[in-house]
Amino acid sequence: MSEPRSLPLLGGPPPERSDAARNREALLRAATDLVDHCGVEAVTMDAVAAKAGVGKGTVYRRFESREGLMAALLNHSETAWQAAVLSGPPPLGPGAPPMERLLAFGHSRIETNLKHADLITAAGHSGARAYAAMSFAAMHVRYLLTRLGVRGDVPILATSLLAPLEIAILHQQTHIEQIPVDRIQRGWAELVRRVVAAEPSAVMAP
Amino acid sequence: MSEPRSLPLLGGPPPERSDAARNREALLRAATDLVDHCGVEAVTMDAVAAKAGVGKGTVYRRFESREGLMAALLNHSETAWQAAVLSGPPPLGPGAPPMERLLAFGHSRIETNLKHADLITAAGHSGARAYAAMSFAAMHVRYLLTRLGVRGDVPILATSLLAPLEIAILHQQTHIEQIPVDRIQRGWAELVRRVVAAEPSAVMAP
DNA sequence: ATAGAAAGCGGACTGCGGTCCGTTTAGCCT
DNA sequence: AGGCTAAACGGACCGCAGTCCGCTTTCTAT
Repeated sequence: MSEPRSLPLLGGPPPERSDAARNREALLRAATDLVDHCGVEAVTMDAVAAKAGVGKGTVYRRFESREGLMAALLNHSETAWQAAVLSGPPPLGPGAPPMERLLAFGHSRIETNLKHADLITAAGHSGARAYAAMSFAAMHVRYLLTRLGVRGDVPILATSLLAPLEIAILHQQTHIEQIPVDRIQRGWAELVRRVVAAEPSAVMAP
Repeated sequence: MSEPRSLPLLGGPPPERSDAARNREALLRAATDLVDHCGVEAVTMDAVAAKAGVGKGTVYRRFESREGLMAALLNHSETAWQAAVLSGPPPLGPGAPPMERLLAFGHSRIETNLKHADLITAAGHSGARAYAAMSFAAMHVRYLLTRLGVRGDVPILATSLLAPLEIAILHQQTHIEQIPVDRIQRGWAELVRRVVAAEPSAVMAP
């Protein structure tokens, strides 16, 4: 008599079969190589499948769509960035006063988004990833705004502060209006200062 | 002896040939019908061409791409909206105090964007149209902010106020976070109030 | 070891956006 | 009228995202 490897109701989703795992790795490596050597546009589903030595159906089984694949590629850097925010060195990570953290957050977010601009665009609004990324950032900004004593509709204010950091806006500003990045960063800092300063009473951090 | 119908260097782009004009109208009507009866996704280039009784190449000659066609469909309502801002009744049009105009602007923009959400999404960042729409709105907001006595980097602040009105953000808020539209509108008003109120001195209108 | 079932696999197939190029037609000039 | 040219036309064609379904592999229970 034996038990199943893991109790079906406990371990969340069932574990991945070994060939599936191997193929997922191969696909991610193939996609990364293609991005690095030929750019994002060269990442066609056929090309990735061929380079990884699997069929096209397999690509779609692992990653729902092309956007899903791009989202998976973004995942590494996104995770690293979230870790830096949650537990990295100040002022981005914990330890600095809330306002400094907030300004560092915007700075860093603008740089990161511009760095991965084409990948983010290609990932589009791929359900899960976009939502996860947005909700993490939104949660953090809500938290900092609250620490700064901001009253009112904090969730909406947080979204409003996040919106100008979206790649669509940044791309418009840098590529079409030719605005230098550091001016955009200073502009965001000014926006934050105004939103927070309009608060009747600012609160000191404990 | 005769002159050319119009001096070549004066009339801007050369006039449209009559068959071209006829076909453009037929294509726009076909596309509008398809949107109204079957939704935006049904607007395939083949379908539009077939319904208008022309070849596919003709569609691409008139409107550069699918996005360009969608942009052309948006053009009517966009133009009407711009006219309402420039010369319609207050508070959206001229006549009301700047702050009231600004709030009316945001209100109206949110409603308009949500109303044409799928068309705007399908139009994507179709070069000309997206840029024209953005730059009109940006110009208007810059003007009103200046009237309100706002100092600092007004162009960046204007873009920052416009960003949360983009369809991507609005869609996230209304469809995924289930936020009611009027709360979004109140939230934007709060944002504006904070940005403007942070100004040391407000200026009275002449 | 082995059999059975579930998960995974692969590549042919479909539909759509976009391009190309040989043919047609409108508008002008004699 | 007749011809000439540039513009417009049309539909065959291409590449890629995404689907489908019959075949293969892995894992587990005996």
